[in-house]
Amino acid sequence: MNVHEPEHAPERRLVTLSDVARAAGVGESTVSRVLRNQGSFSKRTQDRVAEAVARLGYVPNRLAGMLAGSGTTAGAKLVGIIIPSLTNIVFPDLLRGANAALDRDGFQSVIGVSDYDPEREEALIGALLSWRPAGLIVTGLEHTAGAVARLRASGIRIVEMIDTDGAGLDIVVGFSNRSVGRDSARHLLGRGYRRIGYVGHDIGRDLRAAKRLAGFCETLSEAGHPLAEREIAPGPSSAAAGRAALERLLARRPDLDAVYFSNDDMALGGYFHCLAQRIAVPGRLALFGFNALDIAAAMPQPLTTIRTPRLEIGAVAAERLGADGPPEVIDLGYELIPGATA
Amino acid sequence: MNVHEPEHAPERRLVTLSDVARAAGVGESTVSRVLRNQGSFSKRTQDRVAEAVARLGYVPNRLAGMLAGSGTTAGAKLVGIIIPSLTNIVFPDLLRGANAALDRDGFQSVIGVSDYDPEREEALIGALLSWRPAGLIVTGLEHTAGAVARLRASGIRIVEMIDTDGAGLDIVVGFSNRSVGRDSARHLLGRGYRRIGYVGHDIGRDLRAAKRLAGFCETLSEAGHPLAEREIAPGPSSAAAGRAALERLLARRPDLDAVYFSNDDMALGGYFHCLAQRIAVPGRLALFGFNALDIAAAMPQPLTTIRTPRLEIGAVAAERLGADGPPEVIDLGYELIPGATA
DNA sequence: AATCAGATTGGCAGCGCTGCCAACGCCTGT
DNA sequence: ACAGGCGTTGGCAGCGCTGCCAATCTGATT
Repeated sequence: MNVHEPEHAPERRLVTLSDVARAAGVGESTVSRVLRNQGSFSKRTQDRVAEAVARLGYVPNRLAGMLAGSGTTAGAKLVGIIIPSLTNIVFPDLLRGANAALDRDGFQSVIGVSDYDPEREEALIGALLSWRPAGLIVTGLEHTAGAVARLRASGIRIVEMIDTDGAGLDIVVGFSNRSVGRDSARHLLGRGYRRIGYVGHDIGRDLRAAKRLAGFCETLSEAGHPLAEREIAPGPSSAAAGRAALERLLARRPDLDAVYFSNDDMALGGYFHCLAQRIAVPGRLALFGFNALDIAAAMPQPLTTIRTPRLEIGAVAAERLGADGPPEVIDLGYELIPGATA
Repeated sequence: MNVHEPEHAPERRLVTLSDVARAAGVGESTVSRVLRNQGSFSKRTQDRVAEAVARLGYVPNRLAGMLAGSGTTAGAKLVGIIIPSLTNIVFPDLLRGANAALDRDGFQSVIGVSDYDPEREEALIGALLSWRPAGLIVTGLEHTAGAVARLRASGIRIVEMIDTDGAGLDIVVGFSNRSVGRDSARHLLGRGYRRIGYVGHDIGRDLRAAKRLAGFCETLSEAGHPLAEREIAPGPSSAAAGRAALERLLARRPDLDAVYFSNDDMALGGYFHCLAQRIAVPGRLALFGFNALDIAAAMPQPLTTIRTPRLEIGAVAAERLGADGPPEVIDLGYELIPGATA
């Protein structure tokens, strides 16, 4: 059976609120009140409206509702979320956390994916603002000047998530990536590693990874054991990229005793390289990741990595969007997972 | 600086189209035409409008636009997408594919996540329909009766993606999961494996995995080597779940010579178990996955698995949403990747 | 100079719903 | 019996934008 309406069909008008009102024998505003369970009405009215809604198969038109309700407090039950990527499981995790909190408060979300492109982010901000959301959740602190101007002009709550290293516009929820890098370096140094390399992915785009690396290098240098070598894979992070990049890195510097990866995906690839080349981990080479993916814990040797509160960041971001109050920075921290690879 | 508007502020009204019209010294409909680049207008008018828009920082109100434009052809440039989960990378991939195609055609998407819960899917369908989208993309062919009724009543294009094993409502884009199961079994049988087990995740919810298993079992039985044993991990698929489940499975049936996993995540966990227990793969135990994740190819021994056209499914689903035409089933097929584990 | 097709433009009625307010009952209290 | 209070209810003006149509302007044609 075809659900699609053929072109020549008599353009069946959809059921509207006023149809329901007529069918139930009550006024439009009464139906509206019953449907939103707001204001007062009798049980009898409620039943009649419910019956009419069910019988006619009425579906409220949220566009009209939001338009009419705009300007008022209860207006927009909608938020926009912009993330840089869907390929990295980190961002779906943030979405899950945010969605859970949003659902609870009866909010809908509209999502945009920027592909790590600041220009595209700016365009998305415009697109999402045109939905007149109650608030916007964006990723990171770095935006184009145009994007910042739009965000400022919107007058709505803005939450920047994941990163706390820098100045935020309004609410900032996340952790310090720089500090993650420093702690990672400290851990490796503490375990006696001295000839340390780095394997990362396209760092010009993933600014958070760049900040981790910066913090990592700082601490290494301060300790007198500066980063020995680095290998940056072009494109997004992946196990395949990590494996290939580690191979190239070791070809140039076979003497390394530890490698810091931009994240667990890359580290897992590195681990696979070690398995394939029979490089003892961590005896011959230590591996350190970032993100504490589920997969990292399932490895024969659990990966040494850093757990980030992804779901929580999403949840807190969503919660704050609804609240009012002054701008603030909420640092949710992170946790170093010792593992067995470093 | 605070972007958030304090409560007591004089409720700055946002710039509207009529503000722009006044500022540019033209009529409202002229501004509307220029902004949508539709109809005809002079270069001079266009410049004046553009200037006014920039000066006032005008952001069109899509709610109003869609409401006004509803009923007409060009009305809704919006589609709804419902996926069961964000944890499994498969679904973000579908989204990416769909988003790419949607962007190209100037569509926006609203996304809902059902958590593999049919009731929740029904609720989401209602929520998304209330946006009056031009079409809806849903996952799988199984829906509650209520959901089917709503979809039918909506009168819009419906695309059901991923699965072609069953009757669709309108457009169906995907591949046969049952057939995937059969081909997987055929491959294992062809390589001489005879004592074959299965490791899966919560199959009551992931209906596609159940179909693959059904096809798999059929072929095994037809060949006279029925499935020897199965182990179902509760909850969603993950490497950790796969690893633990394989361990339990082998505890009961140490004599198995091959295991079919519900997907690559689970298979990767199984592989880790084998590494940790020094079980030779595929000599002592063969492993077979599903989905051809990037990670499967990066393993020391590439995983034997099945590549599914995820991006393409998303893209085709999005494309078809815009086109009219009769209902149809589009089978995009899949490809068996031999790998080195089976 | 009058005419006419085509390009440009503005006015205005909705799209479907919500907020506001006046209008009802109906039940106390005096 | 009447005023007052409260729970209910309906009417109606928008929300900001688009579609439609008539008005105006342009230049070329007869």
